[in-house]
Amino acid sequence: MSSEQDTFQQRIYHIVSAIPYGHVATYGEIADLAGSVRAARQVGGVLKRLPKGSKLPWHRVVNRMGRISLTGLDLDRQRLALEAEGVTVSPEGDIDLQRYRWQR
DNA sequence: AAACTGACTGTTA
DNA sequence: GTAACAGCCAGTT
Repeated sequence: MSSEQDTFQQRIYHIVSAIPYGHVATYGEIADLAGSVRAARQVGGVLKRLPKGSKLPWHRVVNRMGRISLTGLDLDRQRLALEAEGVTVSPEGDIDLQRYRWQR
């Protein structure tokens, strides 16, 4: 039998890694898929503490308004990562959810 | 073990 | 459309 534990964090890793290239998902949506519809904040918490060098596409996660929740340099990094895969992002971090959202 | 934190969200004004 | 508030809950101290 498997030794893996079914932690919230691991489910988040799994779900975020499944967001397709060039698309985005919201914190709430990921929390929902992870089985905790009210834990959107925790999704951010998990992503914030990602191990250095993680390959997880954390930049594909935005808030429900279709806006990057990070600020300053972090916002710039996320915007650049998204634009690099073809997602248009305004200077303030706004993204067209209708167009790029995963799981419409 | 208890308190604190916050990459969120829905409601209300 | 924006702003303030409160509830939320896994992770960290």
